[in-house]
Amino acid sequence: MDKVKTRFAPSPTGMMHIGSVRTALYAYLVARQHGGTFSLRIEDTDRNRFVPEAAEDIVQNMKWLGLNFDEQPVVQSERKDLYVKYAKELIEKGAAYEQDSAIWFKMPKEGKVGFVDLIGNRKVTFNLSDQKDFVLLKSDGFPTYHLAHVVDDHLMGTNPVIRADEWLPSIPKHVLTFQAFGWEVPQYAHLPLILGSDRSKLSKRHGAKGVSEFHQDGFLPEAILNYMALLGWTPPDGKEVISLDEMVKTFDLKSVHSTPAVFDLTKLEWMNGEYIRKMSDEELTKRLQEFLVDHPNKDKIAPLVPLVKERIKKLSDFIPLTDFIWEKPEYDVEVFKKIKLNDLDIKDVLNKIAYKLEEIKKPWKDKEFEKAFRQLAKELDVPAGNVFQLIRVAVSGQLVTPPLFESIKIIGEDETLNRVREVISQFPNFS
RNA sequence: GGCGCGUUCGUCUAGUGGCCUAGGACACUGGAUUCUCAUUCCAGUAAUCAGGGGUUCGAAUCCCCUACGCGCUACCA
Repeated sequence: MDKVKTRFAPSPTGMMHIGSVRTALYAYLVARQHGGTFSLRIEDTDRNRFVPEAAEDIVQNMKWLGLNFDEQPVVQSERKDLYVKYAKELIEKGAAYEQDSAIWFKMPKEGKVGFVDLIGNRKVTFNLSDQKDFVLLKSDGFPTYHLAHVVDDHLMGTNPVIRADEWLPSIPKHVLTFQAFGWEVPQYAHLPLILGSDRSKLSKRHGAKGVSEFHQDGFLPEAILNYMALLGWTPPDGKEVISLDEMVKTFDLKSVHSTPAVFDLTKLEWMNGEYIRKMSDEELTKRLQEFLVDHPNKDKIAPLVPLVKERIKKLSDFIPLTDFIWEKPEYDVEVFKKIKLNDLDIKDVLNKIAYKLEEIKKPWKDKEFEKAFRQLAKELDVPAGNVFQLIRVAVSGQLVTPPLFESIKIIGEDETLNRVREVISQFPNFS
C-alpha cells in the first residue's frame, strides 16, 4: 500500500457508540503503522437525524481514547457547494440526471462489478441487473452518503477505506461513481459487524452504551481499545493484553476476519481489571482521583489504593468498597446474624472485643492486633476468621471489605472503638 | 422476496491438507493460599470444526449443495 491515509467517518446521529470504537481503532492502527495520516470526517448530511451535541461527543471520546487525528476534521455540512458542483459534473458527463429536484445516478443495466475486499481477501461480484438508480444529491441540497463518500474520500486521498460491513452491498454504487468521475477506486476493508447477545447488530437495546457511558462507569480507555481490537483480530503471538503501541506494530488488516463478533461485557470487565492490577499504585491513585471528581475525600485515597487494587474491575467499584472508611456505616442486625459464633451472645463477644481494643497499645500494629484477636478466638473456642468477621461488620457494616487491619489503621483507633461501642448500644440484644 | 456476507467450545478466537482423538482467553466448576472478598496458582467441564455430498493416501482446512444467521434492499447513514 502506498501513501496510506485513513479516516473515521461517523455520522452525528447520536452519541459515539461502543461498536464504532473498533472501526476508528483499526483505521488509526493502519495509518500509524504505515506512517500515514488519520483523520476525522463528520458525516452530518442527514438533517433529520442530526444531533447537535453528537459531533462534540465523538471528538471528546476520540481524544479520551487517545486516537488522535493528524488534521482538522472535515465537516460535510460545511462543504455543501462542493457536492452540488460534483453532482452537476456527473450530469454533464451523462452519468446522472435531475428528477424531482434531486440528482440521480444512472446505473448501467448490464455487466458486473467486482472487487476484492481487504478483509478475508473476499472476491465479491455484483450483477448490475440487480441495481437501481440512486440519489446523489437530495432535494434539500445535501448529498447522500454515496456521493459524499466518493467525493470526500477522493479529495482526501483516503486509501484504504475502512468501514462497516453493512456498506458492502453499496459497493457497485461507489465503484461506478468513482469511475464516472474518472477517479481511481480506493481499496476497501469492510469490517464485520459487532453483534449483541442475540446475534443481531449491536444496538442500545442490547445495553450497548455510548463510549462516554463506559467512561462514566469506570472503564479505562486502554482496556476498551484492547478489548475492541480483539473482536475480529488476534495478536500474532496470541498475547491478548496488548498496548496501543504494540498493536500499531503487529496489526494487520489482512488477518482481521470476516466473521461477525458478539460483544461480551464480561470479558471487557476482566480486561479492565487486568489493566488496573497492572498499574502502579501512583498511577492508579492518579486515575482514581481524576475519576472521582466530586468525591469529598479524593485527596486521601492514596493509602487505600494498594488495598483495593486487586478488588476492583472498574474505577467506580472503588466507591462502594471504601465508603465505610470515611463515615460511620448504617448497621443492619441481619448482617450480624450471618456470623457464626456457635451459641455465643453477639453482644457479649462485642464487649470483649471493645475491651481488647482498649487494651492494645496505640498505635495499633498489624501483628499485635491480629495476635490479640486470635487469642480471643481461642478463649471463646470460635474460629479466628469469625471473630475478625464480627469486627469487620462492626466497623464497616459489611461482610466484604478491603483487608481489615489495614482498613482499621486508616479509620483510626478512636473511630474504630467508637463504632464498636455504637453497635453495642444500638442493638441491645441482637434479635 | 431479491442481492450479499457469514457459519470451530456459552462468548472471543488458534488453525491456510498430515504436528488436531482441535490449542488459548473470558465465563463456569473444583482445589490450594487466605481475616471477608478479591488476587495468584493448579485442575476440570465445554466445539463429532452447521449438515450432506465430493476431491485426496489423508480435510476444520479445497470444491459443490442444503440449512440457518445476519446485513442491504430510503431523497438514513
